[in-house]
Amino acid sequence: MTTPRDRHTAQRLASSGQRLTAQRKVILDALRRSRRTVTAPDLYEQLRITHPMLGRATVFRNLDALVGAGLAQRFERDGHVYAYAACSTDHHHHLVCTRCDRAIEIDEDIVTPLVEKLLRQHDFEVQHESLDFYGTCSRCAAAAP
Amino acid sequence: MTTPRDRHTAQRLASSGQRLTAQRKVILDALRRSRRTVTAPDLYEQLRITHPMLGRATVFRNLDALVGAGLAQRFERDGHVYAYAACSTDHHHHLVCTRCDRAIEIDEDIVTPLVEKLLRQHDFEVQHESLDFYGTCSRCAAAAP
DNA sequence: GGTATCGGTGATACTGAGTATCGATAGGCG
DNA sequence: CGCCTATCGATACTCAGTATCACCGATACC
Repeated sequence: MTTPRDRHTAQRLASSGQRLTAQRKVILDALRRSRRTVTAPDLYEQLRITHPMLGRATVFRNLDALVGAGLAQRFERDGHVYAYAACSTDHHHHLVCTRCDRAIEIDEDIVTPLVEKLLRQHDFEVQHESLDFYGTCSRCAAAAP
Repeated sequence: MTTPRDRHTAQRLASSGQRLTAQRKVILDALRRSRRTVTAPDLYEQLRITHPMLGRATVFRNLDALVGAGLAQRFERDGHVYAYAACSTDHHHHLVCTRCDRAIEIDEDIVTPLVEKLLRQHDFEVQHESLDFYGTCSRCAAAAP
């Protein structure tokens, strides 16, 4: 079963010289189902239940591959650990709740002018930005202020 | 010898319940002297030459402490490693060159309105932001386009 | 001045995230 | 279909970062 979404995903990967393998699809689907950021080891432990043949290194490798293709985003967690979340093709910046790990996409239009201004000001050629905000989401703030 | 700068540093640390120890000063001075981002192991190797008694854990601990006090900033390096740079008290965002590791401070005024807008839009209480740009600085671009 | 307090330190051993390697496998193009 | 090459799973490995603990030294309080 190949959905239009799969085709789009495959194109994204192909544009950075990568293939859409079964494993990659499993990992990306899991990321998309979770609205929260997930660490690589957590994701591996979670997926090995339903996919016992999935290798540990494969999870690590593919999270990086997905980030490279712009299909996922990497975040920091306390304790010098990375966490990942899927992201739509045109939203790459997030608000991340440090209590519930929820990731909320930011309207990209807010960011674009800022980037352009910086480019002009410093003559700097941006390859990628880390532009994320860590804090407490409204839901968690309401639950325990 | 206690300079005004030291007193300011001490105050910053005190405001997060920390002291300005000799080791902390050594580490912060080394960070300030380098215009580039440095990894913790690199800094340890560099400092142990002039300060053989400095412990490895102390370097790791203090880099985190300095970040906590807003005196340094943490960045990503390729290969899932963290690097650090000193920053002035009111500039916490940078352009980081991935070729020479130089860190260039961004005018904070560009960022502030963006943060305020996001706060209003999403009712999100920001604790800290990662707002850095990785790419090629004008100097490196000129050297090898 | 003495001493209780508490953050900080150095040394060491340890943890665990991430990687290198390699033979086997499977996308996807011609 | 068949080739080329990216990717896979398994394993062993690296090394950034941490936990621990006895000891130190600044600050505070009597």
